[in-house]
Amino acid sequence: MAARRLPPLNALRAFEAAARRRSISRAAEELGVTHGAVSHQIRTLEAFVGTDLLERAGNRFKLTVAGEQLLAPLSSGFDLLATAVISLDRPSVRGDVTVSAPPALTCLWLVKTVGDLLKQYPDLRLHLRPSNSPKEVIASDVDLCIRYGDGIWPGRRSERLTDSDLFPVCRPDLFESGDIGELADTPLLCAANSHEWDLWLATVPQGSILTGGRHYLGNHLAMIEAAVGGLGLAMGDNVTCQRYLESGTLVRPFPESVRAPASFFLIDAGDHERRPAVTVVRQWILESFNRKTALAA
Amino acid sequence: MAARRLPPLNALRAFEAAARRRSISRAAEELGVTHGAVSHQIRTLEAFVGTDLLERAGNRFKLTVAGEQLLAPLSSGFDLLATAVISLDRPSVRGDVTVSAPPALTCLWLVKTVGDLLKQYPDLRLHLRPSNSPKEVIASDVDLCIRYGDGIWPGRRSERLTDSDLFPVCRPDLFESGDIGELADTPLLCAANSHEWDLWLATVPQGSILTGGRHYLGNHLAMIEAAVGGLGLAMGDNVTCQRYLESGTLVRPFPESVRAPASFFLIDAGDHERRPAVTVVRQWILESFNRKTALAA
DNA sequence: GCTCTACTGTGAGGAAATCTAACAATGGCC
DNA sequence: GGCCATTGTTAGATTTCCTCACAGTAGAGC
Repeated sequence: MAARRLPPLNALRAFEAAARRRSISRAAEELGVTHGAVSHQIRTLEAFVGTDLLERAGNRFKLTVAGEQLLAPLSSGFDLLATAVISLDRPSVRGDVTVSAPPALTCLWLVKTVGDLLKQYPDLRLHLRPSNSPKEVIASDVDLCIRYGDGIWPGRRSERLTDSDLFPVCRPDLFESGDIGELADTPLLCAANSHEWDLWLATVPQGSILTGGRHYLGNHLAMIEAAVGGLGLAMGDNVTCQRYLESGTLVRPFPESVRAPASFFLIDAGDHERRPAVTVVRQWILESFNRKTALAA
Repeated sequence: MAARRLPPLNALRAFEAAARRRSISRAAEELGVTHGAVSHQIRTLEAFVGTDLLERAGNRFKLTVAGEQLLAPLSSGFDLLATAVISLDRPSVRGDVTVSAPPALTCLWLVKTVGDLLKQYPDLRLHLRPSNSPKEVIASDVDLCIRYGDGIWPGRRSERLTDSDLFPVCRPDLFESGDIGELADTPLLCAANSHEWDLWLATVPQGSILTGGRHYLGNHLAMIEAAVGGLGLAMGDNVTCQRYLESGTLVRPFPESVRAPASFFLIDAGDHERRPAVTVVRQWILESFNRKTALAA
């Protein structure tokens, strides 16, 4: 086969994502960069091919004829590349990995996203422990730990997964009118030993209309599930509520969010060179969060 | 379509080229970078996929099973991308462009490679002027000039196309034995007013066995064609002889080459913003030589 | 009309990926 | 053994890419 003159690949990828999502911003989100980066890349590609690919009209765009021509083959091309790499036979990674994570994160996020991981590594055996116990952070039978905190766990390696943004959530039928007045008497659902509601109410003036009483649930998970059950307004966050918001099971009546003082961290001993299974799971958790779309403003 | 997680594209491209050419060095050549760069990229890719792709054995390599698996789909994928971009409908560029270049370069290289250019821009009308005249460098009816020299043409913009390496060439039937002794009495073909043979003979001791007489041809082109005609040994170079060497019409009895004191340069006035046709041809010539392109200003 | 919000565009400067250069190591070939 | 072509490796230079901060535009709601 003859030498090929390939155009700038990253520019192609940026254009493909933008054209496919019909949005620069959403493409940027998908690629994990800012919209400026995507915009620059598309300009680069246009300069390279010598044609406009987007027909810009103020704050949005359409594809030009040339852009339309490019989209389909580019998508198939990138699909081929992605599939080739994903379906690569890797040396089978087998073994047991124990992950301890807060119950809400375990049940609402972890169990719903391990599917892809196990598809690629069918010989992994995962042990998920829903727990907030500080003892597990240094337990010898726990390989990886996710905890909500300040990132300081002496003697352990820790990596921030994401910032945590707090905002009220409830079942859509409690908020049918789209008017927050409807929520005035709705009970506030609180997790035990948590001051998230107080933080949010102290920061967001619009919250003053919420004059309903409070229910106390055992933990964050129970609080969220109570909201799904329609018991009232829970204080959700961008990680544990992501799925429910995407599926429409929960909604956000207030656009205002508050950056939580703590974050989720992935903690481990940093000494599993001999445990590829652990490394693989750790890597996968880290990557899952890098690609996550920030829901909160 | 769902968000795709794409591996590092440049690493994929490097691997694909190396796997296809079965050589890191040749891949590097194809991509226009050093072999070190390709080696790095492949390492990166291997780290990303978590598997060895090359089975290295000292100074060469074989593909691993995983590497074999990757090659075919990657090649098709990149083909799709390349084809998509190439067959893009561009705004038709039409117009006349006059290119003045040394006769040898015109006849032996230029005319054989404009095909691709005209395929993409069928409305271009090229005027090729085989000439070495210094007057044409500043002639107003010449848009682009290729000249052999030191790069200094006052009042013009010039860009180096490539270094020039000199080496003897001849028809393969003069050198059937593979023994340079066979060439002892073969005439040396010289271009008028050129000291290329003297330079080479002064630098390469092995040349001392060449004791044949000299024929003087009018210019470089005539000298090369005389070699094709079997008249003797010509002093060729990596640009004008490239095609003949690839096709086997000419061979290089001596591996030794000498870097010529001058190079080929592309010279123009740098003021054709209103002449897209000129910009396109200039760009294409530069890219053919694997030169970076400072977007025509 | 105005304001607010959600987009995209752009330039400068910094971060990160990529490349080069120079040298080391390997193995085939004479 | 020496020679040569190849690949690997490292540090440092270079280019590319991205972010940030701000600007401009259009639509929605008032």
